[in-house]
Amino acid sequence: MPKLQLQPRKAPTQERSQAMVALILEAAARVLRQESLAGFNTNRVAAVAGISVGSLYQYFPNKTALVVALVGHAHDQMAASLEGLVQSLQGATLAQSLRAVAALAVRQQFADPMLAAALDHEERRLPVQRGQRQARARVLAAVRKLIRQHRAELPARLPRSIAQDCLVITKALVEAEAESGKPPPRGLAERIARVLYGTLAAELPRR
Amino acid sequence: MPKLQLQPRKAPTQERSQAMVALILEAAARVLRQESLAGFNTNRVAAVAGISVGSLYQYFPNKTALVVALVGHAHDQMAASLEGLVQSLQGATLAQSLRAVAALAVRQQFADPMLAAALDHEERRLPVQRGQRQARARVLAAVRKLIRQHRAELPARLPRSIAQDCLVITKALVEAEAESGKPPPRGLAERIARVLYGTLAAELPRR
Amino acid sequence: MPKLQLQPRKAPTQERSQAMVALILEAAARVLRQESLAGFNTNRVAAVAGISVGSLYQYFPNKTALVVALVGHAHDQMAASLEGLVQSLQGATLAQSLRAVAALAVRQQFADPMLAAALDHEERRLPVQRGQRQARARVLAAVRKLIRQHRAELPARLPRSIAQDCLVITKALVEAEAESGKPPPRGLAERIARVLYGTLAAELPRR
Amino acid sequence: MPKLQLQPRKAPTQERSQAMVALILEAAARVLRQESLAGFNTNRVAAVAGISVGSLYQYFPNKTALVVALVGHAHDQMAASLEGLVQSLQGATLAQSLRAVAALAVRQQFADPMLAAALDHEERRLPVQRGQRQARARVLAAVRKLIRQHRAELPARLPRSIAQDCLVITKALVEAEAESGKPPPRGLAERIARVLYGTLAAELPRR
DNA sequence: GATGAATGAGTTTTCATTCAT
DNA sequence: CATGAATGAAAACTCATTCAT
Repeated sequence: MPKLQLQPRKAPTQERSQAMVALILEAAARVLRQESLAGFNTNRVAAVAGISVGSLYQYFPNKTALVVALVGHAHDQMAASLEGLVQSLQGATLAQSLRAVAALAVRQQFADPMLAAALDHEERRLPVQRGQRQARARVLAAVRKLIRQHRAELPARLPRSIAQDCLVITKALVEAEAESGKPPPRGLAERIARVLYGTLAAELPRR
Repeated sequence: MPKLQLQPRKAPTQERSQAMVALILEAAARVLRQESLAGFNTNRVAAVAGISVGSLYQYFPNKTALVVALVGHAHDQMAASLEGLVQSLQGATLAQSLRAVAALAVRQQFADPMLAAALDHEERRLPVQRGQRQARARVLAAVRKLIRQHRAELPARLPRSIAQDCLVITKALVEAEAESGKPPPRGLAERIARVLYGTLAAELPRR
Repeated sequence: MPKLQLQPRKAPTQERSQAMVALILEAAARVLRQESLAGFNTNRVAAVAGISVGSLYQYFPNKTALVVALVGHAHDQMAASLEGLVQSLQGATLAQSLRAVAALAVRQQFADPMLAAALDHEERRLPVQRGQRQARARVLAAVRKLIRQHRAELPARLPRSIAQDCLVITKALVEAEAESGKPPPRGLAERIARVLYGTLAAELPRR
Repeated sequence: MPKLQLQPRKAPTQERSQAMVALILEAAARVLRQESLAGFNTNRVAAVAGISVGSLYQYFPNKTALVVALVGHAHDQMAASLEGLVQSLQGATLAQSLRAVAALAVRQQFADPMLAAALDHEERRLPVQRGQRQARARVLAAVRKLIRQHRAELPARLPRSIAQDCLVITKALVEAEAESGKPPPRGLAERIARVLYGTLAAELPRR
């Protein structure tokens, strides 16, 4: 029983549509942020957006599609930020780069902790979408680029999954801290950078 | 309107009660394992347990309490396994110990991927419970013990949160792999051990 | 996308259940009778039955199942009446028998025209159910029995579908008249009996 | 709250209007034919017609009016075909005529079974419309004409409703067969002709 | 204590109809 | 006149929780 249609119903080519989609996503984010997943239902989102449910369904064929769009949006943003950052880190040392990346991750998550957590949560239950995969690929590529820039200092043989692992680790550490609801502790980015450095540079003894 | 009451309604002092609670938790686990979160509702759990919903509510004041207990149970088990393992790793090298711990984590999660994923999912939404905290503390203590056993080979100054971070990282890496639904890839435990080693041993350069 | 479950959820073995099922069917019939198909929705039926929707769904897994039960009920009644009638027509002439059968059909339909029409209407859209088929078979058998009792007066070769056709014709003629909303015109049964007689006895010339 | 307005909003006097109405009816028929009653909604019809819903409502005040027009159209066609046929059957025998009429009915219904079934379905729910009555009258007149042409071979006293009954019977027999979804069985028209002959020629014994 | 029938608010989704552009 | 975005009432169905027996 697959929910086939997960793409937004109307390609937001026209101005109106774009604005509407943005409005709905904004409202959805607000609901997720303020009321957490419990109160996240299409009627509520529509109400918060100040439109009717019917209108929401004009743009998203079902609830899942809305969540997919929301997650996709977050991914896109993350990809863009990271690509920009890696670009600007051309001459930097590995340690500096990792600090910068960790700081970015912390900043993103803590900018809107509830929303980030909720999205992260939803992400799991979702069938992986094409758009999502694309954003994910961009993020991975950026990380790989960063690693390549410093391969001289790193072990010759790294696991294939190293970029992926770095992402997973970063996300997990940030989220673990964000869950508490408190602002990020001083030194969090540094701590993460340290782990990433270890993850990249370490050589596990045979015995 | 907060859900105050999350503890089991009756301290399972009497035999009957204990058996009943165990029965229900077992059924809940089975439902989560076989039918995923979608079909996880109190009526279903009661049916699978072969008791009436009313009885279920005799032992758990609400659905959340049931989930809390379930998660607590899983944590307890994890704590017990880990404590046993660390105990048995007295003379081992750090690398060997980390490999063993990583292997344990992989084993646990992949032994029952659906259940583990579902529990992990639920865990986030939960207000941290006293019972949980206790199991968590035991796990943390075990990790700290392990670290202490090898402090000679490790940097003098480790972050306060190092044990916690190790746990978070291990969990995240295992889960990321478990999500795919496929059996654990060869070398997963080794990969995790490597990251843990790096996390413990690395020294991030100032610049 | 089939609606698999069309049987009542609980076999009405227990008293309570039986009473409840009867109550719901009664209410459904009343709604169909008084408000026609337009207002026939599960909430309304439940309200008319004086129970909650939830209870309705405890006994019928979905709306279609309810309709199926309703139709089945009507069929069963028809089958029973017809069997009784045919039994009692052992010594009668063919003409008398046809008059009696036609009168029965008229009586049944006009006893509750709205309901009968609504049911008939619904019947078409339904996947043929086992129970239904059984009732239908009983009705057909009764008609065949009647025909057999008079085969001496009838053409040697009748179409295979003759019993079926007689039913279809009778139903159509009664319904056409019932649609008007007026009481059955004098002579309706006689008219139908005449058609049935023709249908059975006629021999269409080659040219 | 009765739906008073069922006539098309604009008498299709102007060319444009006529074309538009035709276009919409065509689209409605296509939807009914290809997607069955489930997908038959005004938005869909408008889309298939390549116009906007608003325009549809310019020509039909509500959905029911559209259906009425559709049914009327089908009736008109039937009336025309039948009139033509009866005209061409001037010298034929009664048996031949009935065979021809039955064959026409079978052909019409099976030419487009989905559409015919859907229309028939809708027809019942409709308050009888003036336009409809007119087409119906034409059909009845044609049948009466046919009967009159052969009154010599028929009983002197036929029921007033004989023409009407013939129509009802024919329709019912064809539909019963069409419901199965299979192509018309060999001999269906012959079977129907036989029934019609019986209906016309039979004399039901007093006793 | 156990039972499980009953409850009903809440959720997703559709679609006839309107009306500003 | 045409457009089609917007509306929102309504309908099917679920499930946590209660309470009479």
